[in-house]
Amino acid sequence: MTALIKENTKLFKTLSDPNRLRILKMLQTKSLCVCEITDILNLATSTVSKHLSILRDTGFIIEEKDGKWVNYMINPRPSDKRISSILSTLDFWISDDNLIISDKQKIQKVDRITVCSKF
Amino acid sequence: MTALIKENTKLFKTLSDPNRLRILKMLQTKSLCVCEITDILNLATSTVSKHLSILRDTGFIIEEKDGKWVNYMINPRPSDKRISSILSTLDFWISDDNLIISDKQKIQKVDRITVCSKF
DNA sequence: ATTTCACTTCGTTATATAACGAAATATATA
DNA sequence: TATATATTTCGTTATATAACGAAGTGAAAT
Repeated sequence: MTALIKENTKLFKTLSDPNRLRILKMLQTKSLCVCEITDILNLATSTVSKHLSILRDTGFIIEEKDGKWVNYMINPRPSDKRISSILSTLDFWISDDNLIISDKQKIQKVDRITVCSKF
Repeated sequence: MTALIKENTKLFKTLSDPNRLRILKMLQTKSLCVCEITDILNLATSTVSKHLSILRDTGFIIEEKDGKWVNYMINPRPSDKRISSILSTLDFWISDDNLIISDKQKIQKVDRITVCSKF
């Protein structure tokens, strides 16, 4: 199997996981750090970190260091036109269900200081 | 995890396999039976049959019985608008590589009687 | 300097998927 | 009716992926 055809599947593999779709939808509402996403998805930190690295490697999201936090956000200028296309029409590809709607509601309330630290 | 978010991933899971992408590309050139696809992909018949059932279940392709053969073809009227969208812009999503180009060349030459039967 | 905190990486385990050959099914031919 | 052919289904095995906790990394606070 040549390299290019696998490269073609990479985009779709990235979109094949429910939690990654949820993350994409969440980040379209608001930039978030790892612990905020972890809190909403209710997964281990390491699991979320892995999902984020996959989304980043494929080009869907970018990261920005902010002190001890790492903020993840939708990639504003993807080099792959397919990624741009998916991102600008995400609601077409991923229809909202109750879970995604409740994710959005949680994002409004989520507070980095409360969720992530013990101050 | 609710049912709908998994339904959302189903489309992408189907597109996540190199051999299924090759099959889709092939069927856009020409309707083919299982043994013709098997010959080109160089896989076991049962494996190809399984890939075809996944593509059919997701709505990308349809089948048509023709005596002892089963012809598979691109679904001309998918009920899911996302499937229609992918199918009508397949070259945008899946760029041709050498493997896909050579698949197309093989399709021109492939002959059901020669490939599939021992007459 | 040391500790704390947010995150990543590593190693392991459980589950999902792809592949195969054998058996079952369905259709056509002898 | 019996046999051959095309395909599907089943059972198994190998590989890929997702999840976890523990260990490691780097920045901020003490």
